[in-house]
Amino acid sequence: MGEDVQSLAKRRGFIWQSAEIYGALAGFYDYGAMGATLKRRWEDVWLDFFLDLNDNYHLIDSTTILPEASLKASGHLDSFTDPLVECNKCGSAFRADQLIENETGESAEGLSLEEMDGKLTELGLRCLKCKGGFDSARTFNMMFPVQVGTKGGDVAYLRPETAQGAYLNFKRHFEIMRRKLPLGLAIIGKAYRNEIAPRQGVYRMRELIQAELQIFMDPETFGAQLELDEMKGKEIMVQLVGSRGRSNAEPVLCEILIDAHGLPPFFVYHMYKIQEFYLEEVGIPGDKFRFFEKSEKERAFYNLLHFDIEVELSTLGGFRELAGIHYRGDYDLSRHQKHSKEKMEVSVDGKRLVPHVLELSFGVDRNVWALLDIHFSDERTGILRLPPRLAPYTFAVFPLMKKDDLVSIAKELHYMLKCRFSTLYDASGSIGKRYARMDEIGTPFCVTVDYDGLEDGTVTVRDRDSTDQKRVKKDDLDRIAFGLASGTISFKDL
RNA sequence: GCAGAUGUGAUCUAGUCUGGUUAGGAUUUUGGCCUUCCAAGCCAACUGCUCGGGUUCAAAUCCCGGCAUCUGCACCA
Repeated sequence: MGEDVQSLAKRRGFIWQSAEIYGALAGFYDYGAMGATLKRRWEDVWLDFFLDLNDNYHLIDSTTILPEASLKASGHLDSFTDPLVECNKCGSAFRADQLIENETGESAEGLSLEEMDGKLTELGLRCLKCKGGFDSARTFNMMFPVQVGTKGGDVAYLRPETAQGAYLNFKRHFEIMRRKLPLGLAIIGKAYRNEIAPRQGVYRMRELIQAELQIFMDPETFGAQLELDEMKGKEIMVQLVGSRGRSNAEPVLCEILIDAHGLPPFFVYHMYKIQEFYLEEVGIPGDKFRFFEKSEKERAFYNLLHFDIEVELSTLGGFRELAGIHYRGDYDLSRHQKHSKEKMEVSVDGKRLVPHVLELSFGVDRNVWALLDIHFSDERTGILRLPPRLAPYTFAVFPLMKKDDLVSIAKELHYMLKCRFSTLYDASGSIGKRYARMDEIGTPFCVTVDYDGLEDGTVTVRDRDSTDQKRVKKDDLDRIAFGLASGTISFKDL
């Protein structure tokens, strides 16, 4: 058929540009019926998996609008802003501080806009493209400002990341959860970034959904609190900074990452868990998954360790970042302690410390897109080979033909399955067309009532991935459906 | 944001250069007929020239502008 993922995503109700009928705005997307459900299921799997890592990891929620002071403390007010200069001839935009740094070799951070203008003139810098002159520098902050109250006197911004919600709520939750470390606070929600040039579909959006788990812990004792034995002898796909260019990502034993590369055991343990999440829960093939280490230059200064989690996506032309694991030290809580004057230092087992943060950060929209990209195939019609737990519909029920006796049994089975699973009933078109429709939205199993079944009380169950069918007793369907949906029974063993 | 290319029913596209009947096709969707398991066939129906302005007797077609998409550059704490 040759249809691509994007048109399937639109045609079958997954995702497309927001406000299409008015010509749309770049960087904003809406989810349709299938997409919203798929996203919800991904989030459910994510929550189940990561909150299960520790009894003291919890889901919270926080506001999308934050007061300026909190973003001053987090560093976003100053660092999420770029000083831009534009060429007055060709209009090319450049980072003013980078132009100066490249010329002088000295940091231009902290210079005021006027000082930068002065420096640019002093150094005689011209447009890199056309040698034109520069307009005066102006700041471009990637945060969306929000006017709060009738007079707009309170300056606020849409949050650029969900993480701050966890940091701002740390102290109270530490009390609520009876002063224990580690404490994990997970947030799934919207974040906003005024990207200069959003591109590549949902990969860079101005309004995006993040799923983040902020783990507050004592780096000295955290490792001992984890089931580190689990990762013994296990390998992780990693691309280390040192081997870039020389080789591609390769499987490395967890022990080697710890002993030879000096990564903290708690960090490697969470890498191992993230890999398990992707390979086993979400169904990403092992050869399309890797951790990509960020060098000191590439990562933000407060990140002591930073690996991107990348998946190879054909729609985006290679390995792309879907998530990140960051060891942020005590940067976040220390900053909020300093700016808010609230004490973030805690006392656990007689030891006083400002907890460190291990951040697991996921871009939900990217991950949902990755599901479509990875699981899409056009070998017969379009097929989405989504794992049963993620598929918008788990089952579909069809009468082989639109005849009263078949229809009534099919409807009866549909109502039965619908009570426990997301199930679709369809009697329109040929049976092949109905199977094809289900392939396109990733429904893993179709139940068909036929004439043979009328006589001996059976129905057929059709497997999306193989198109094979098995005949089962109608009375067993409820039990079998549960097994198939939960993965405790495989289709082959029916 | 800059430069270039592109924008036709739900989806994919012909037509645009060289302005001129009811904008053509394929797929999808809906209804009907037929049909005992993988987008079968037949009949019927719905939906379209990205938006705004201009030129012209006449614009999907030419010109200007907006918006969006793609590619390159820049950007991506």
